[in-house]
Amino acid sequence: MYIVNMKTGNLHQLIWMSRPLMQAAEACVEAGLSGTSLTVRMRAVLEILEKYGAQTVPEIATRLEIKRQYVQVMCNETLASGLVEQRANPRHKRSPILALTDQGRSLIGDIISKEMSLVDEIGADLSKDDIATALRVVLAVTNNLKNRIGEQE
Amino acid sequence: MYIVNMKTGNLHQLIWMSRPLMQAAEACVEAGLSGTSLTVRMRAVLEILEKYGAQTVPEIATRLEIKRQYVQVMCNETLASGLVEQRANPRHKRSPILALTDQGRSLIGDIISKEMSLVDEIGADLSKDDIATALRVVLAVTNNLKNRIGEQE
DNA sequence: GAAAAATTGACATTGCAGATGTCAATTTGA
DNA sequence: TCAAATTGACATCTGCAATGTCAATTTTTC
Repeated sequence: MYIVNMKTGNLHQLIWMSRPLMQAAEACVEAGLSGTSLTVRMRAVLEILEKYGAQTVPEIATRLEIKRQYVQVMCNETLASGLVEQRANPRHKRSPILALTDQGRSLIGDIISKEMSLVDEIGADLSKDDIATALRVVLAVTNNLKNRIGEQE
Repeated sequence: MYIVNMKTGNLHQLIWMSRPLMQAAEACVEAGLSGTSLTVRMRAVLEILEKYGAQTVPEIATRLEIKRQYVQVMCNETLASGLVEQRANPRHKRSPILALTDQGRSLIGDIISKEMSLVDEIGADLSKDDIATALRVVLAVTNNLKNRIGEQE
């Protein structure tokens, strides 16, 4: 049999729960967007701008860890929505800085607040220590797996 | 500010670590497949057949929780590989039962063994109790999120 | 300051995962 | 027996993201 002991079996299950967890989380975010004019990708752009401030498309791409060409498309969508505007970039004339408009700041603020209170509700049944432990384990496992990928190249 | 307290902040981070974790895990599985003739989707089919025994395409689709039409494509690939064969289905003439061939059983066995020892290695640094706690938290959060999705329909 | 190298926006193409719709053949159940 | 469900096959569509390329610009290097 493959499962040598309980510990390994639990860890295996933990790792493969990441997909259902992610899917459920993303579905909830998406559900929270209904009623607004936002798509999930537009929300991602607004979130970055809200969290790290006005910045260029390539900077956003770096933070999202996806290619700038696709982020460009996402950003063009949010620009069209009026939630984000372009400002002159003193460091690069061809690459404007994207900034939240008042409307955009207010919208993303509302959305994130709601998401946060949802997280708060979910945490109600769980102990602070257990959550901290879970986070520590998940971070350790993720780092370990990432290192293995990096190695064999 | 959005993050009301440490507990909610940690839980938020835990939830959004699910994507990097999943990506890293899938990348490792994919890396483990190099050298074999398998693709990730073929591996998924073999794994189900190994774990739950010979069964039809629609049954596999139910277990994978994806649409039978796509599973059909996956299964046709694995059939072409010779790692899986069709057997007459006494319960349904049009829907043959898919079964691992000896070659398929041996291959998926090797792959899963290697994956399991990798999980074992990763667990080496972690305590049994912490892993159990992490799994419990992740399961609880996933269930909670899933219930919320179900509700609002 | 000029030439070479890098960055950026725009656009086209491609791949993958998976959903959705439809059809005809068959199977099942009332 | 006959309507309803199941199945395989095929076509089409969507979303996410990678990759490649171009021209315009910017930055770096000599």
